[in-house]
Amino acid sequence: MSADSATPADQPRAEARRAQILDAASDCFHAHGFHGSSISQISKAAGMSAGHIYHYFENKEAIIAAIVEQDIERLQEMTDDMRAAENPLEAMMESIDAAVAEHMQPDHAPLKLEIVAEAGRNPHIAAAVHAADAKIMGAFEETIGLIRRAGGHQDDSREIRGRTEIISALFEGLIARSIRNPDIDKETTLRIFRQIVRDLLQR
Amino acid sequence: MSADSATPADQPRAEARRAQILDAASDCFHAHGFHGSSISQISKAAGMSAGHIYHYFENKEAIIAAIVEQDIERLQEMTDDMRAAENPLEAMMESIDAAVAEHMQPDHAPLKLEIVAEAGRNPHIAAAVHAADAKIMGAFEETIGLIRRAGGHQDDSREIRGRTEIISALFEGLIARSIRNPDIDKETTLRIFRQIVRDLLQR
DNA sequence: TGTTCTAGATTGAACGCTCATTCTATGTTA
DNA sequence: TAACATAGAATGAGCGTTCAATCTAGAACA
Repeated sequence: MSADSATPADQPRAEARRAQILDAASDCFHAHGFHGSSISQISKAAGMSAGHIYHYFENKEAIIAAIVEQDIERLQEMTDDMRAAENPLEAMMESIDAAVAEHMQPDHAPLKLEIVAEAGRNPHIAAAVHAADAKIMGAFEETIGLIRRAGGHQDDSREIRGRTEIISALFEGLIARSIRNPDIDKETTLRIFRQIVRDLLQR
Repeated sequence: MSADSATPADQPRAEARRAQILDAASDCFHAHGFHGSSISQISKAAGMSAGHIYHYFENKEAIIAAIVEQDIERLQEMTDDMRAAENPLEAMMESIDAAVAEHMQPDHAPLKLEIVAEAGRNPHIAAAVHAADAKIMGAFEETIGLIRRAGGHQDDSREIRGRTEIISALFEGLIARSIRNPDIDKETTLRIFRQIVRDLLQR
């Protein structure tokens, strides 16, 4: 096999088939995990032969990497919307709330962590994750910077970056906590979480 | 094979052999991950045949579960030491600092997340992780409660628990961040982190 | 003291299975 | 008809686990 996948000629059809695989893979990965989802499972879910998946993706890793990349556009749009909102701070709080609610669910939480863990193991996935992270964090920094300036703060870029990192860490950490402690008192925990995020944005 | 592993007759020797396996497995899991470490690798690192590992552990999962359990005693001792310190708040800050420094290392970070992710997938590992978490968090809550009371606060148990969850989430989240962003500005990020933790303990 | 026996420790080959990927034959479309 | 899409069997590798054969150590016996 050459270093490149075959180049599909019919672009819209190829994109649609590719998207089919990514949808199916995403479902499988969410349900069973990266290691727990075989190409055979993904092919069944995609309604495509296992061998044919390799027409569109070089290997299994490339599927994960593509899924990671899908997040970029989605989250950049999200931050675009925040900045365009009448009240960007409240828009951000709402978005974070929604994201936390979504990811602290048993069917969503594990994959998020698996992808990170895999990035700590596998250089190809690491490259995709780092690249995506840089873009996503850039978008969040821009948004948080705008919110801070609107609140009259004069932060340097390191302070903005640091605050962005901590908010992001809190988000990831809550996901991990939801798995470690399924009985977590969300009400109290998320109240404190919101207060901290609000302080980081406002004070 | 029966539902139980063979019962070793020579207890001290059996414990030593068991510990040998756990040490070797821990090294392998840290270096290659849970899924990336085969029983064959672990057996070589332990200086024991692959087949014999099953004399001491029911299966591969049981090795992970035993590693998770080792954390309990270690972390409970850690919190014992904090409470016994002349200044428990400062002792806790120091311990958290040390733990963060240790776990935001590339050779330590991924396994922590992998174990959580695996707990989201595998009921046996989930049981071990939940049980360990309950004990460890209990110890931290007790310590944080003591620190809060010494500072003149009257919190209910939910508030203490919530604060403990957030500190823990921050810790786990920083681990994830260290993988997503290897170039993280630790100085600024950890300064903000410490401030937040201190506030949660004191204010 | 030396020998034998027995129970437990240990090895490592074999087993049965699954996996990701390749590749040939066939189908489809323009 | 040619180019591309597609299926699915085959491939080769690796895995976790089992199990029969062998080793070891200590107790019992002469």
